[in-house]
Amino acid sequence: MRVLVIEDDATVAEYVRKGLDEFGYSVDIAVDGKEGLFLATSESYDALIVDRMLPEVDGLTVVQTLRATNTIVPVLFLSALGEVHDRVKGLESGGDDYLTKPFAFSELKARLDALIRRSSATDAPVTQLTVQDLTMDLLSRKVSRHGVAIELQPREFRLLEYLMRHAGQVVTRMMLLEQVWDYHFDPQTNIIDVHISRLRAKIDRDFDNQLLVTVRGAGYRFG
Amino acid sequence: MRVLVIEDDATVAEYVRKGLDEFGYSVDIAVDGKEGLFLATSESYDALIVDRMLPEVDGLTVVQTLRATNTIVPVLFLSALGEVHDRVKGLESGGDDYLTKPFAFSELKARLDALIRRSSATDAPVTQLTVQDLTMDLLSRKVSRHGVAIELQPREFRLLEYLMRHAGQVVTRMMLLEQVWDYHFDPQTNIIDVHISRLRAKIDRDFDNQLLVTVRGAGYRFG
DNA sequence: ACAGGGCTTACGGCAACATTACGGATAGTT
DNA sequence: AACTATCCGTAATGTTGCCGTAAGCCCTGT
Repeated sequence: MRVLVIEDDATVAEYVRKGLDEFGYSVDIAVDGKEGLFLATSESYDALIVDRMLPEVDGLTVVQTLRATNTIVPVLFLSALGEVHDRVKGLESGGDDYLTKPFAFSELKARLDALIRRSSATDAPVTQLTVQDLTMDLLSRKVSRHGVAIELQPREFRLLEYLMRHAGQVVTRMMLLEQVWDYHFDPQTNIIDVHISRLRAKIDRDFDNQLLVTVRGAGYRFG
Repeated sequence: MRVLVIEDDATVAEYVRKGLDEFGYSVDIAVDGKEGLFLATSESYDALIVDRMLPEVDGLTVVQTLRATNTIVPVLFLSALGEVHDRVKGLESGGDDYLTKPFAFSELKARLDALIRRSSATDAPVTQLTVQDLTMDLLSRKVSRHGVAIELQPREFRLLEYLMRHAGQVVTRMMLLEQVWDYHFDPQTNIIDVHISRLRAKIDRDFDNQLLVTVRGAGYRFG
């Protein structure tokens, strides 16, 4: 889950970032409205946490601008302005929720989760494979491990997809030849070894626990 | 807009009903959790306003039951229980917002509107597509990147529209042939390559970051 | 130690992709 | 009908980079 915090008070921003980090959120911080707008439009976030009073462009304007350009990302206002008319104004500007400072982190997280839960309930489910900290998105054909993007060649992608779909079970060389290469005979070469090696270099080399394990005499097991 | 208020306090319920009535909402009232559950499942509402403490079945249980049966109607809790852990509990039970009594009607309405706005945002009629700094207006058929107008041929326009509607995901050549050319067979020519090249010359050539990326062996990805 | 299976690296061929030029088709104008 | 301009598909040519082959090394079990 990616969240953008637009907040000029570094203490608050860092407090939120740390807290959400512990729950596995990936948090970016923008220190003014201009930067916030830029990030919100150029990157893709699951939710925005926006302060009302910001340098350059104020929070209300940021959200109004986003809504005017059909950006439907959920927005939670976080502001010291806590009067009823302030809250109403924030919600009417396109905000989805409004929390007043000072706030309890647990409530912030609960409200944020409620927002994300709702917006992801409506979106189309993305076809995505996950094994431990490795994820593969079949639609965008993007692979990442522990948040780090990994570039794969077509054949490597097919190979990894097959391995992930059969995670936990031993996959024989024969199965790979048939399903990944469409070979229905033994090519008498070490083509599989080569591609396994290349795949390992990309997904396992820089990490501690190895996902792709050799089962000597049988094949490979993933995860 | 139809709203169901589940509230045993007749004064509060009537207050809410009257207020929303003035803004053209159609409001039903349930006086206990059992009746509320029955109405919420048998009728179809745009949002629910739920008291936490109710006779028969309490508010939390009502919402949990609804969520367990895949009912995704937006829920706003309205309760005298205003501690942080009460609010967190309400949101975690599947509520989308939580307002504490006593409350200002203007805030209730603003929060309710925000909820309904979001849940109906899915089928918003899009007249303008935006991916990063590239925008396409479908009505005027105008395209511009970073404020610079770009002239496109009809086929190029269709191609770009399809790519933008599927931004972030890999679009295969077959998808393009079917959806942009209405070909349902393989023309055995490089017609797609040619148009991709022409499109690139217009939207990517003069800019730093390339929007239209080749995914070798698979197709193209936009943005 | 030895044998057999597995791993890694380098390299050349070739398929996939990119670019450009050309000609046919269509529509609008005189 | 002839002329013109525009758009689009075909084909030729250039370029890139993926993948299969093979050679040599390493690891493991007997």
